[in-house]
Amino acid sequence: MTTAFRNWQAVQQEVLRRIHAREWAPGDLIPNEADLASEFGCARATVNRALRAVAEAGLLDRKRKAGTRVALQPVARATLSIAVIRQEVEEKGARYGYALLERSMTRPPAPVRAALNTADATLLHIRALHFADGAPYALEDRWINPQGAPGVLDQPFETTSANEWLLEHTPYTRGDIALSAQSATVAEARDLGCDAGAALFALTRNTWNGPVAVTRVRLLFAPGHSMQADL
Amino acid sequence: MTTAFRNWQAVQQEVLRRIHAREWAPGDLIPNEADLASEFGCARATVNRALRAVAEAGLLDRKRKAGTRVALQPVARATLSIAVIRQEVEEKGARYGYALLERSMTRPPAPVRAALNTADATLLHIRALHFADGAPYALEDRWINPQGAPGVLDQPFETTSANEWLLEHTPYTRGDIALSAQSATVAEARDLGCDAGAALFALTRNTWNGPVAVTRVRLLFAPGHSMQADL
DNA sequence: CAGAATATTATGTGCAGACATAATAATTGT
DNA sequence: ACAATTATTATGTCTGCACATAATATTCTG
Repeated sequence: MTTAFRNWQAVQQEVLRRIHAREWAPGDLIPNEADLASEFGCARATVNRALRAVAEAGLLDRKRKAGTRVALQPVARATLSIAVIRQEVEEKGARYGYALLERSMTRPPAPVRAALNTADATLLHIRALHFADGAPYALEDRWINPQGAPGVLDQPFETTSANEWLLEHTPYTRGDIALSAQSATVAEARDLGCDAGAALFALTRNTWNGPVAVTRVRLLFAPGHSMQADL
Repeated sequence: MTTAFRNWQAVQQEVLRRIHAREWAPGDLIPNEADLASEFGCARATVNRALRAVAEAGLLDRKRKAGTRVALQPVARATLSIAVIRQEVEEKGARYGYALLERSMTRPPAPVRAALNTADATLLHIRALHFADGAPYALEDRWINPQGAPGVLDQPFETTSANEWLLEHTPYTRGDIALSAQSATVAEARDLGCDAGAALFALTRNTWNGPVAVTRVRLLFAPGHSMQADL
C-alpha cells in the first residue's frame, strides 16, 4: 500500500487511474464512499469531493442508494471558453483592430425576430469587423434589444465593439450558442477579404436576461479559423 | 431579511442575483467568506461551496488573500457534450445507419504523423459514413495507433463504428478537439452527397493515453450541421 | 399474489473547528 | 531607499459528525 491518499486530488487521481486501468470497468459499480474512505484513510467528505469531481467530468454516474458506477459511454465534455474577441486576438500575439461597418435601428428579419421573440420591435443593428494584425479576423452581425440593454442607444460603437460594451454593462442570465459552417456570400467575402463561397466558421449566440432578449450575434470568422478545446 | 440562505444553492442564487443586479459590479471585491457566512446565517463551508461553483462558471475570480472579485470579462464557457454519433443521431429522433468505406494499414500523411507523433509507424486507417434516416450525416476519417488500442486489429468495423468500439474498449487520459469549417473536396462531396465546395463543419479530435497516441479522427458533417451549447 | 406501506442504504449536504497555503502588507536590516 | 524577512489574511481543504433525500428492498395487508 502506497499509504494514505490525503487530499481529494490524490483520491481523484487514484480513482481516475483505476478507471483508466480498467480495474473499474465501464458499467461497474464501485465501492461506496464510506468503504473508499476507510481504504484511502481519509474522511468520507474527501472521497465525496473527489468522486463528485470525476462525475462532473462525465466518467462516473452517481445515484443515491443505487451507488456510483463507471460511465458506459463517457460523454466527452469539451469546454470551450468564448472570450471577448480582442482578448482572443491578443492571446494569439496579434494586434487587434476594430471597425464599425453599420449602425442602425431596424426591424430585424424573421429569423432574428423568432430567435429573440421580439415581435415587431425595432432593434439596434450593428455590423462590424474585427482585425488581427490588420487582416480581417471576424465579421460581427449583431442585433441588440434596447429593452434588454439600457444605455445601448447612447453608444456609438465606433471605437469600442458592442461585444465588449455589452459584456461589461449588460447583465444576462442565460444564453445559447450554435456553431456551424457556411459559405461566404459575396458581401461577406468582400468584408472578410476572401473568396465568395469560401467555407466560414460561424458562431451564433443568443443572450437573455431573464425573460427579456438582450442580443443575438453572428460571428463569421475568416477562412482557416478553428476553435480549440481540451477534454 | 428574507431569512437564512440555508443551502449552498440558495447562497449561489443570491450571489448570482447580486452580480446580475450589479450590487456587486464587475471588478468589485466582494465580502470574504466568513462575513458572508454570518450574513447568510450559514457555515463558511457552505458559502465556500457556493462561491466555488460560481467561480467555476467564470463569474467570479478568486485568489487567496486577495479575496474574491466579480470577473471583469466573464469568459463564457460553453460546454458542448460530444457523444457517440449513434447517440447523437438517435437523440434527434432519426434512424442511425453506418457503413464502412475503407479499412487499411497505412503510413499516414505528414499532418497526421505530426499530430500523433508516431514517426514512421503504420496506422490503421478507417473511413466510414454515418447516416441519419438514410441520409449521410457525417464522414469519419480515422487513424488508429495499434500500440495505443490493443485488440483493434481484430476488429472489422464493418457493422460497429470505430467511434463506439474505441470509447468502450480503449482508455484515454487526455485529448484535444478542434472545430473548423472547410470546403468539401470532390471525393468528400461524393461520399456525403453534397456539392463540391460546400461549407462543411469539421471536428478533429486527437486522443492520448498517457504518452502514447490512441487515435486521431476527423468528422466532416453534412451541410447544415450545427453544434449547440448552453451557457 | 398484487399493491401499498415501511425499512434500508448510498449519496447529498450541512456544521464547527482546525490547519495549510498563497499572496499581500508590514517590518526590519543594511 | 531598497531588499529581505516576518506577520497577516482570505481562500483551500480535511475531519468527524449529523441529518436529508432518493431509490431500492423488504414487509405487510387485502
